[in-house]
Amino acid sequence: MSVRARMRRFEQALRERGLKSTAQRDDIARVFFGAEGHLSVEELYAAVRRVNPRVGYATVYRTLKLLKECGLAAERHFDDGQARYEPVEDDQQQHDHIICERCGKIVEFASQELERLQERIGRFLGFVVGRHRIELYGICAECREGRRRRPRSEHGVHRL
Amino acid sequence: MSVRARMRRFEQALRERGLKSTAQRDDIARVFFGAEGHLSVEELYAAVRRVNPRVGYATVYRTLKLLKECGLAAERHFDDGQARYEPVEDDQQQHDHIICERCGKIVEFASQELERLQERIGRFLGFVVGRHRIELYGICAECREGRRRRPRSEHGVHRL
DNA sequence: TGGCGAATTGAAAACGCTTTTCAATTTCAC
DNA sequence: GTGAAATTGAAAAGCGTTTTCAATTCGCCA
Repeated sequence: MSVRARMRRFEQALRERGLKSTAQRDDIARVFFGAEGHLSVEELYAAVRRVNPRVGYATVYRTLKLLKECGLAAERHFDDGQARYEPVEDDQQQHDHIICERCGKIVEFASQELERLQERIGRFLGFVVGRHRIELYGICAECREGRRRRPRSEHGVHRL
Repeated sequence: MSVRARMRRFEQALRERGLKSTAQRDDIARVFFGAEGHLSVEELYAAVRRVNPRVGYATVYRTLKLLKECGLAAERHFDDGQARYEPVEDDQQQHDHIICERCGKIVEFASQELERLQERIGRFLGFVVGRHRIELYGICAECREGRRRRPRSEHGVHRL
């Protein structure tokens, strides 16, 4: 989905809630939708500042909370102690993450087999499983070969 | 492993590091080893206080950090925003958790199939996977049937 | 187009959990 | 026992996040 389309979704969500459309909100949302996923608040704040230096930290937090409530952003808590956010594709199935502990690269994957297995384990233990958190931590190929130091987060979900 | 045996391990670890043995440290470690797993700092602090009201919060934090470094405690971060700690059995394989979102019950499980699958996914994506974090969230049988409100954390790892 | 009440904003304060500081106390090798 | 070094509790600081509050902005209605 394009940034444009997401912005329309956002504006619509605001209207539905009786909220106002402001320059700050729009700028934050636009930068967020335009960036590739897994941004920390700090990173988003810095990126938004480049576009509009008048936005404050609090507004970034508030807007992310809003985007989350609208279902346009997903909040993730990896092991680095700060929340990260990714834009949600509406056709996007649930997915998980594998993270390189050397360079910080985050790769998304979705495994049907993993879904099934998790479901089965839950049922065996008497649970009805709703959501899960699955994170694998390791070293990526590039880092093992000493090729790159800080690659960008790879984009898109690998379907397995 | 008994509380006694764990205490011996702890004392030994202290000696190896040239650290001193104190009443506070011993009390905290003993209570920790004696409790069933997944205690928050707050819970451990309260339990230790019942035994020895002279211990401070900071010392509980410091001792948990120490136990972690000695490999006698594992730190977990579930979705409730505070760290939880469990005693480590030395024969204990890596295990994962399933958590009831209604009553907070935490059940441990270890699935070979899950291990294998995770390993396979990692390799496919070019990673060498070291550790992982797998948490399933759902509703447990008791809660679904409205039987109990706040059961204790079930003890022991379910091997699947 | 202007006016007005309500929503929104930025800065700073508050928050919750955790770590650090520091002076006072305790441990332990001699 | 003695003294240097480690440890302690209380309080302060840290860190990411949320809330407060006065000032600004939005957008409905005249």
